[in-house]
Amino acid sequence: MSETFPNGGRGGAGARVGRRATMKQVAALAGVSLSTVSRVVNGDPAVGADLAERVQTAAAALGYRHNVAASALRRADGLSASIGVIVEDVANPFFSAVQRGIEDVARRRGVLTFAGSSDEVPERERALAEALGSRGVDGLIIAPAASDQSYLLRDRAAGMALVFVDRPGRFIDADAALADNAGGARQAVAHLVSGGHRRIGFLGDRPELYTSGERLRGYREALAAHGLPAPEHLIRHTLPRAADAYERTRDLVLGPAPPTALFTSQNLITIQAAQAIHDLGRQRTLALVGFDDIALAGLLEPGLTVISQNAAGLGRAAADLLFDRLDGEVGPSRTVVLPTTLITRGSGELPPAGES
Amino acid sequence: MSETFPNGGRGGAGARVGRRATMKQVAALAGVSLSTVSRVVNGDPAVGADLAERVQTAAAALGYRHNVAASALRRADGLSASIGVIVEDVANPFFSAVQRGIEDVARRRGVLTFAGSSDEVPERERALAEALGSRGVDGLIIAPAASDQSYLLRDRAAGMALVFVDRPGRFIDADAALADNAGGARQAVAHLVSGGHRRIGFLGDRPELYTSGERLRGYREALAAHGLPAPEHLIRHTLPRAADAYERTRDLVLGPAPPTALFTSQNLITIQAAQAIHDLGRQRTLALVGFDDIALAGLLEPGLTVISQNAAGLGRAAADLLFDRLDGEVGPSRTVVLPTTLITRGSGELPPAGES
DNA sequence: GCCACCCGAGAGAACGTTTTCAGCAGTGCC
DNA sequence: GGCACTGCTGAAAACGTTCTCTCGGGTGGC
Repeated sequence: MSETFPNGGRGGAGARVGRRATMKQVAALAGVSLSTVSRVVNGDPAVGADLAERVQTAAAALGYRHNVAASALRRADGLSASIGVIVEDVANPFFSAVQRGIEDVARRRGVLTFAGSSDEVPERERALAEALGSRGVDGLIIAPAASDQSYLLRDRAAGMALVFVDRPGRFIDADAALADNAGGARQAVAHLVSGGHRRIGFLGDRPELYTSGERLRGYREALAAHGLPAPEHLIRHTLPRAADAYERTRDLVLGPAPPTALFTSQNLITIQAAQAIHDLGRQRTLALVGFDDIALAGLLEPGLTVISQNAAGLGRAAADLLFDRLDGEVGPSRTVVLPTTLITRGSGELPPAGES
Repeated sequence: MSETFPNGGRGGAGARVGRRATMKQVAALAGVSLSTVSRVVNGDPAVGADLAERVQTAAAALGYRHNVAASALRRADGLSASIGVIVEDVANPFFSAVQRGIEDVARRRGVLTFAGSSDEVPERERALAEALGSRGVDGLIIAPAASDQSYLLRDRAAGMALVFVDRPGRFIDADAALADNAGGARQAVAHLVSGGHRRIGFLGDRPELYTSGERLRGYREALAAHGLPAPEHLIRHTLPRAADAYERTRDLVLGPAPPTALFTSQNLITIQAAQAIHDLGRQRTLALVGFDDIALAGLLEPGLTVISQNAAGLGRAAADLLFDRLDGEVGPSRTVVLPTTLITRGSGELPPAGES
């Protein structure tokens, strides 16, 4: 499979069967000029009430539908009333909530949203972004893979607004909406330390990934703040997409000098780790705090303690930043940081066990 | 907030700052004609190697990006290499998996995906669909709200391919990709009956909603097949979006002649019901089978028994149907039904209790 | 050596809009 | 009655692209 979107690749070989009614046809039926139809469609009050009426009924009779692409092509501002969203995976509950937050803001403006998944593959991210640029989106909200987003400079120079969400872009200065990753991680670790834990394991994504790096930093900072050395042998990184978090958890728990508590720094990792701990029968003896909330977390026994981030809020914040730019905001780039909250449900409050 | 997308509403008031390089500029720089640039960009082999080379470098130098909208406007087939997806809520794990399945198929063809949430509001669904039509999408995949989709006839007549997913459309005949809802429900109820249950409650969405109605039908059929009367006092319908499933569950469990088992017919309802059962301390005495799988379901105690439907597979099937049509398939409308599978994890295998 | 043909390239119309410009009727003013 | 102005409408150019035509030159056949 190619990673490229060949400049507007065709969807298929078939030709469209019928064509839509055009303004020209509406004009002919209403007995007015093309210009008048355009004015009516765009709500220009300068056109007489009787003519407007005639045009409206003619349009309805023909089933006329405005052609936004042609409109954007000619219009002075060139806006297409659509934006693009690129996240790691639209099926990841965190990102789908972000997407929904963006959509909610966009809908109020009559703006439609393209959505795409990069799967953390830089080439795919870039192919998606360029395909979106080719579609003439007014703006792009992107959760970048660890890499380089300078290829977007060209599109921004062409007037495309750009906002990063969840992670800042690299080699390009732009607005961003982020969670307080390091702060949340500090909160998690401080909570475990205050519960008496001294050997706290860390399970994270690749550290090059911004969020993962920040959460690791918060983990180290919190330990240092409490005068604890970071237990390097208890810090593990999983493959992208958390595929092997289950095995990494077993490694840690069954290895030498095992942790009494675990901090898992991403939702899919938390799920895998919880499964592994459960399968080892250690869910009541090994403390666990995860980053990002998960459905059903409150129903586990014990309940899953998490650092919750406001995913939909991140999406809305990113969209607000984007539309501010489209509204003409020209100041320096801004970064919005949303706070995280600790939700205690039991798993993070287990006391240290097995201090043999 | 208006439910309408005013024909291509503007994203904002700001004008685009710069403009993109055009084929004309590339042609001028390369010293060739506009036609030649177009040919090179579209990979027409009829152009000489040396000229093609010149054009390529000129395009790269100017940072040229193909304008798909203008291209689609002129092209004979009029295809824009983009499709639309409308579901109830992109943040619902079921629908986000469907969306991802669609995206995976579309990406292989270089087709981009618009995504929108209807929230089961017919006016919003229609506004979204019409906005997508205005954007000139080649096709539309839609999980319709209980209503009437005949307004789409006009767009299909204009060449837009149309496929329903999860639920068939109404008052319009089109391809559809559905799960075996009734069969899955029969499977769930038969499983409970074979476990000795006789009073099985049903918790579902509004019965006008296709999936909910089908699952209710399967529930009734399975009971009838085992010679059991349908306990009407144990059949409850929640508000849209499962907002009050928690209370409905309590009503049932605490009411007269309470069920010994519950069949919850949608993922959000299952989550709410599980929470309510848990809060009542009945998770080990009241059997539960849910429709649609849920993350962490295996970690509950007991694990959550579910009827799993292949959400990503539904999306892929719908997308396959759509692209078949775009490839010229003209036969009568087809419906693909995907099977469901029972996943036993404990909650559905609890014996009847409290037979006082 | 001539004709038919093909191949590569350019000129220009078209796609469905918006927008600028011009026109034309009516109105108020002197 | 002439003038400037206003309010409404139409004609035509432009947006960036594709596609049909045309044309020039080379090639092969006889």
